[in-house]
Amino acid sequence: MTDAGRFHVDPAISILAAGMPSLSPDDFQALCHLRVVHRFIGRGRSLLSAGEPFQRLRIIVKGWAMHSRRHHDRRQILDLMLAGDVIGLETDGQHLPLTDVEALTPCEVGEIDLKSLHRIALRSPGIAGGLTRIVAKQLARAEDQILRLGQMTAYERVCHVLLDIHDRQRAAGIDGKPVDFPVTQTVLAALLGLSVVHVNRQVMRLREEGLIVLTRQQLVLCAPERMASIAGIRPLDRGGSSTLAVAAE
Amino acid sequence: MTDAGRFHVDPAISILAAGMPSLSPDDFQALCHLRVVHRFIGRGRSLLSAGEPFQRLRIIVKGWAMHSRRHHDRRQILDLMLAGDVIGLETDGQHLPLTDVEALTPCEVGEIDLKSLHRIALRSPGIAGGLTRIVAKQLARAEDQILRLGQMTAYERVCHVLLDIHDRQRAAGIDGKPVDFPVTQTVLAALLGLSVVHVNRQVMRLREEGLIVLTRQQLVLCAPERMASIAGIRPLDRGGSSTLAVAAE
DNA sequence: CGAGGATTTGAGTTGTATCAAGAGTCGTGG
DNA sequence: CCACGACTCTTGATACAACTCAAATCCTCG
Repeated sequence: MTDAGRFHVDPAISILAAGMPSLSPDDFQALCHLRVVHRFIGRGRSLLSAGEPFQRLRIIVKGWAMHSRRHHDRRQILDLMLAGDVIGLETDGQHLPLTDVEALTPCEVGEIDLKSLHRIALRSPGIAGGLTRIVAKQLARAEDQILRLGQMTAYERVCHVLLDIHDRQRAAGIDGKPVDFPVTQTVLAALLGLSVVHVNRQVMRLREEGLIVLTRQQLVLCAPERMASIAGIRPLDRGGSSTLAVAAE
Repeated sequence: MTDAGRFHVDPAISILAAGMPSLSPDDFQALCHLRVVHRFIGRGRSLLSAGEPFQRLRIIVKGWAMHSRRHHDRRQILDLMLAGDVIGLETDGQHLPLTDVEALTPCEVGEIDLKSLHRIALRSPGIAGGLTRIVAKQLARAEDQILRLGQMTAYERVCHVLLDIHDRQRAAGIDGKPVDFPVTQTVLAALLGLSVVHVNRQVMRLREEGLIVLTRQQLVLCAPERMASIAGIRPLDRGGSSTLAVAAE
């Protein structure tokens, strides 16, 4: 960890650095020289709009946002974004963004000029590698989401996403403690590809079973291990017997 | 384009370079010095197994594979992989892969030592940036898949994925010409999160409507623009009126 | 205190899965 | 060369998961 600076380091920078595994002190210094513009975004306001050109990477310093993509009048939330998450690396700088990012709560965002970032990445290999790592983590999360949407029932999806939200706030997780949850069921529905009504029924069911306590702003998991086993995909055989399994030796 | 080499360049390398936008001649030279091991993988054999350590990036030079993830006895195909696709960048080299890659047809694979690749990336910023771009493209494809699974009906999913498979082989696409299609309906089902039976019904419907000609090994799109409009998400209002739309000015 | 959203519940409908079974296809070995 | 086994593809019947519509609270914020 190179980011324990005794100097004043912009929080957006230290968040960015935290996602990069092997920064040399020089790399870290280079990062610190980047100019960070801080913006405060109200609930419901846009941090990034599909189709609009943008020059700056955005780092969420505080607050929650949702990353979504729309097609006609429907929208699919790709992922929730919490403090520490980064948006803006997925394009090559030429293309316009395909996705929207909207604040779920008031947000503080640090913005860094992409050109400058790429310029210093040219000289700091650790930074270039770090950027790859950040995108790779986003890819891993996207794959989780694919698994949720493709293979899990509504009940399982809700369990899985609640666990995820819980774990992201409590990396060293202790059970039974509340975590922030500024997520309406409408948002959950758009995230999980379900109707609001059906999400509500699953939430109700989880409550009746005593697995969660969910208020407007807080979430408590009463039995995370039970929920984990629910989220662990159910026993079924949609995939069938041994499709294409040509007896690997 | 730096990869029009007059020297002998390993096809795996030129494929890799093609995915990197701004390679300097030096960067390209550095890439060419990498040692590439070519392997030939039979249909149904594994190119990469979840949980097994691996040291080498894999580049599909020829053939089709599927990239999937399993949980218990279910499997979700994350994406199909065609010639030019790359696997192995998503981990930091420390972690084990979470995903499987299996050959759908006999494949030729070029393998490059990840450590060596990362070593030269440290000195060739264009390469480091290129790696980010490759992962970013994978992320964009994953987001497409999320949209398919989260928002589209079975009929739309099949349309969308057939269009996708078609376009990937015919980037400068002409209609009415057949493209390779070594994909069973069982595989389609695992990709689209549907049952085989239901996939079959959608394929039958597309045939009856004269939109596709689909044989065991080939696909013809008879009216790609009609299919595109089908795949463009259906008119519905699952998302609701203006959730969280705090009248953006 | 009014309004717009969020949550909750009910009733009915539709999409998709499961089960089952027959026909077509392919590769392999006798 | 044919027969066998193992996948595929196809179709029908039925069951269940999830959606739609509708309406009644309940919040929350202006």
